[in-house]
Amino acid sequence: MIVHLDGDAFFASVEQAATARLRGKAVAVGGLRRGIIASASYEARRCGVYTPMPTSRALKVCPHLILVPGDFEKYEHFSRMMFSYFYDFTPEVEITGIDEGYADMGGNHRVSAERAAEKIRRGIVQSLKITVSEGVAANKLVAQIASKSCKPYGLTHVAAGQEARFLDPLDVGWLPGVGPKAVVAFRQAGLRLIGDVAQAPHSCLRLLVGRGAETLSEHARGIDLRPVVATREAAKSYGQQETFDEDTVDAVYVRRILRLMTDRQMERMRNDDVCARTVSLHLRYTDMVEVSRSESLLEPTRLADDFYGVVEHLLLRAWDRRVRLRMVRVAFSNLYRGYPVVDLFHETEGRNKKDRLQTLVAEVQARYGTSSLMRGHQFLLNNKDGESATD
DNA sequence: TCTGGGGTCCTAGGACCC
DNA sequence: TCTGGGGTCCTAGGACCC
Repeated sequence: MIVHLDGDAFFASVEQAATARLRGKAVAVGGLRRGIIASASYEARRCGVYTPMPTSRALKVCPHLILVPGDFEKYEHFSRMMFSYFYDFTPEVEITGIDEGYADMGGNHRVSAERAAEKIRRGIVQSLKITVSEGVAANKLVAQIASKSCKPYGLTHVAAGQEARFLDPLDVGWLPGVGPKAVVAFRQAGLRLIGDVAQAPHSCLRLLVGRGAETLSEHARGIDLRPVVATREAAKSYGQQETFDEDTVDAVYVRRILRLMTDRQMERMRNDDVCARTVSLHLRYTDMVEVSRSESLLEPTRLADDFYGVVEHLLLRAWDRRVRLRMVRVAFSNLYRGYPVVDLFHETEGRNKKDRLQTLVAEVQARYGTSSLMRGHQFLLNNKDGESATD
């Protein structure tokens, strides 16, 4: 059996646990200036505050709301403590977010999954002063929906074979991947409940969600073929965005911000030993209209210098309205593990090319191993003629 | 002073190749 | 006076998740 654990109003609850005077009060974590509510305590929710509501509106509907800026180090600390309770029962743990994760209790014969979940729940509330909700079911999908359906501080066990009884009466919006837009489309197609989707012909679902029809139908029938505990996959992109304090027309300022963002992302990529070939730039105008432009280089790199010019060119191409900008985002994708040999070659010292090449080959093998070299560069190591290939 | 920041995945059209 | 069919890559946009 799988246990899905989900922190209740996590950020706000952590703030209340850490600061006694916030307990029992309407508390929200969110941006003070032009931000949104990232998490609202249940007291705040009773007052009409929800995520992701603009902070300014939250203060209008709930004037006594206590607004707290986010402290992610604190949340990560609580997160680690929270998940440590899983490991008392099983090493088979998959953490899917700062406040939620799965544990496979299948290998534990001393205690049932339900008993384990109950102990975890009580242990967390006693030691951390935050509550969590848990779902226990035969697969991840049902466990996840179960935990969300019993918030706050709930525990729902869906026995094997009872999946349809549990899922059928729920609104389609409970299914992961079915958001507000899809809910409207489903309703127009006469599908309101998960049970309706479970019965719908695949041809009908295909019109609504395309290639996802098969999986969606399985999910609606309580079937989830995903592996119980997956190892975390490597990131597919690195990005950063910033909403300005004031909307701006100052291109010099925007370019400076973009340079700083590029620098920061290159640093992250260096730490993870990856390079990117594609950079994309997203703009949000004052009127919330968004545009994006992207460009791929011939070779992956993590040299900020290689990207500055491209990013500035993308800015010129994307910013084609005479309208103030609200937000910019830069993201790097098409990631490759390792480092381009060509760039290392430029940095390698030696009397002549051949000398530099030999030094480089030895260094690369020592530092990265042949297997970590990127596609398209391995010939450099294997081919005696490699020297000419670097020209 | 309406509307954050970090991501993933899918689609659709066009270029290009065989 | 007609014009296939498969594939990949690139780009722009959008839905969705936490």
